[in-house]
Amino acid sequence: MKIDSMAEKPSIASLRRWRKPKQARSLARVNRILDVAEAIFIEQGYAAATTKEIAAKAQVPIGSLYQFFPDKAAILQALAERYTDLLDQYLQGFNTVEMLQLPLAEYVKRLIEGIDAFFTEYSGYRATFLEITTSMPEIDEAGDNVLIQTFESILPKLNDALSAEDIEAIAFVLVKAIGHLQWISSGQPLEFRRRLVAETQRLALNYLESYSARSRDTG
Amino acid sequence: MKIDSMAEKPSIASLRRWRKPKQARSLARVNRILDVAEAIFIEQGYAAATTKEIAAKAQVPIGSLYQFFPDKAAILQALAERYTDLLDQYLQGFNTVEMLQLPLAEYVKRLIEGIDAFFTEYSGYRATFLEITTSMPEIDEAGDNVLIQTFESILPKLNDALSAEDIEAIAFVLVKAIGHLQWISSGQPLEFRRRLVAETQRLALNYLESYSARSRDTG
DNA sequence: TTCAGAATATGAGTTAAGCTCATGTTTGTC
DNA sequence: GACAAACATGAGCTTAACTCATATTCTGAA
Repeated sequence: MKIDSMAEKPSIASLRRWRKPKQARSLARVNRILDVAEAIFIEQGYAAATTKEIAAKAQVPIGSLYQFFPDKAAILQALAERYTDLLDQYLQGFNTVEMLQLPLAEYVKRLIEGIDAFFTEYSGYRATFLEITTSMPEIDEAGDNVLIQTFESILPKLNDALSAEDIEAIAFVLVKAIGHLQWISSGQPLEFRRRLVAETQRLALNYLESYSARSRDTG
Repeated sequence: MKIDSMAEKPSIASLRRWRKPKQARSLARVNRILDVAEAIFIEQGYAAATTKEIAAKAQVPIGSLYQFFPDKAAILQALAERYTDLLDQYLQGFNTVEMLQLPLAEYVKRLIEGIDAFFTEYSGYRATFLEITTSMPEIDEAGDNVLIQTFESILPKLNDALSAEDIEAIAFVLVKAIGHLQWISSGQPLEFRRRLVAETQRLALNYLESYSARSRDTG
């Protein structure tokens, strides 16, 4: 069972900078452009890719490409949106009521494994966001915020003496640290990567345990 | 007293892609170009900056700029090099014998505070590396590696039962997590930033303590 | 069915940023 | 003073992002 406490999660749609086509035919063309662009970005990198080549490989004249995307960056942004929506969906599917009732240790363990699996399954994610991160930081922030909110809703169960400021800082640090480590891990050789996933779990758990009510209070 | 165990640290000089001038006059021009470029990159971002404007503001014809920098990216790279050298130098000054003999908790605490202070002092660092990170990841890696090596040399003192693989993974995770958190912190409002520095210390310490042989004395 | 207006299609052409290169000048060394 | 190497210069070349005038197709109200 999924929960809907995140119904009003920070939406990414508001960031849309490209025109969504209203006719079926042109929607198909836009998707073709995105598929081709993704392949080219992965192969050559964003800077080296040219809009002419994207248009040519998508069998669309250059003018039509600019009919929907105001500039080259908008193509990258639309691609990032596809992935962010996917990760969003994945996390929504992950945060079931049962999952949220697990002991924190188990929840964190599975969350980290889950994100690792997501990165493995969608290999284009990394290539896309490698370019996005600097030019449009607000996009990955939107993704992180979903996770931060989740932790903010869980943390009071760990220790109900935590203040709102505590919770804000803890959730922030946790999500940013985990997110970055997983990001780096996804670019490492398989064996080392497995080890890094385990270490990431350990890092997160020991941090959280230091805030658990019975252990030590350092509020 | 500084230690020299890092004498053969991974050098960044080998990455140099620009021609170092041999005459005093042109060295001054190159430095002027770099100073101007830094200001423009900070103000407008790397992509929006034009080599023409950089040359003009540095009072140097465009041809002279390309006399020393093979392309625009090389200017950014040279700038990054200046900062990496600076951070390098800072860390070498930091890792004195006295410092390395402190209890691990104290060492980590001071290290994190020190890096935070460095970011505060050199505000251009963030703007420069914001652009660098995606296009030339090998550059910040060189910086991280210095720190990773330092931790690899310290960790056996924490627990001499750790294997080489353990140490490699722990040092890696520690440096990447701390580095990223500090990086993010440096873009936050002062108050929250202070809190994040404290949380970063706590994250690192609890992780390290989980590996400590006797749980508590790490002298 | 009609038809007006919205949406889409098209590619030659404009703009401007990165970069080149032929030619001239300065600096260091004997 | 002579010679080479380092440096100086800016008009102009190349090319990639993007525009726009014009033509075609689609949609829904009358």
